[in-house]
Amino acid sequence: MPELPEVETIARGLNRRLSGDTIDSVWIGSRPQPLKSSPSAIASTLEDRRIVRVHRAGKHIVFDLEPGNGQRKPSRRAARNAQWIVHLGMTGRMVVTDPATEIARHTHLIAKLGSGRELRFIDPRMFGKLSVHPAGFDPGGVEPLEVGERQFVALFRGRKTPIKSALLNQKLLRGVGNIYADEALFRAGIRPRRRAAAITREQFRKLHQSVQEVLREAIALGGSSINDYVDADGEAGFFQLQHRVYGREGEPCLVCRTAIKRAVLAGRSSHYCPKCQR
DNA sequence: AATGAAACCTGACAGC
DNA sequence: TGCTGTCAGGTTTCAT
Repeated sequence: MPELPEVETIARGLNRRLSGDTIDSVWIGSRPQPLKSSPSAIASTLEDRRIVRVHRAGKHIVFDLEPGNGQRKPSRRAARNAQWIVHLGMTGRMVVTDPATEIARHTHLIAKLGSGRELRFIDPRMFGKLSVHPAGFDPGGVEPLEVGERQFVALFRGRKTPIKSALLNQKLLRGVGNIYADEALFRAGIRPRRRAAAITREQFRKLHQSVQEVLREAIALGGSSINDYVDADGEAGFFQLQHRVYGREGEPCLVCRTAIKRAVLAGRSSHYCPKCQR
């Protein structure tokens, strides 16, 4: 479901609402799929912790935790600061809610907060992942909004893989997903199937710029709401109104009126203008 | 080493 | 109404 702009929006919302709050206790559901750490590790790491800050790393939501109030002298396990890592997969959601709110289907974790509220993780398809980690979690790859042009080019130069596959590779660039890869490639005038090795320096310059531009604009609009994506406050995003190719198969290109094409590349729908993109 | 297909899951929707 | 097929914003694993 969410790519970098959506995760950024959600993390900002969670940070605004949760930083300073504490996690008093945790309920974990019986489905093991979303758990990358053991239930006991998750519970012991989260319980009696203070949420210092919530932020984003690639498509991961990162909760920075420190020992909570109850521990004047931190014991072994609580001694160090820790991180709670949440990946939303395709359908994961994090909601902050009143305990009286009915528990939605596919709720896999509920954290009871010191403020009296609850933080719930809901994920129907269970592609999402929860884990706990000592401070210093590193998802690999570089942040698309921080990478400079030189390093950006170096990531891709010489690779035989289609440029879109490379853009989606989280070990290279972290956070770009299907929608924003298509949108960035359109703005740069490059076809998704183009081999990275066949892209000129000038086109890479354009692509670097396009990736950052698309992500920044999307964050400014709160992300793209295609089906039911909403941020931590239940607000939809609006970047879907700015999509130039994604989801527009058969519709006219906004630049040249040619019908937008859809092709499957590496199992993902890829949308492009056959005339504007070469 | 590198690519593509399949698998992991459920829900929504279109068409019959 | 209900069945079947298709698709989904992600990632990992397996076979070629």
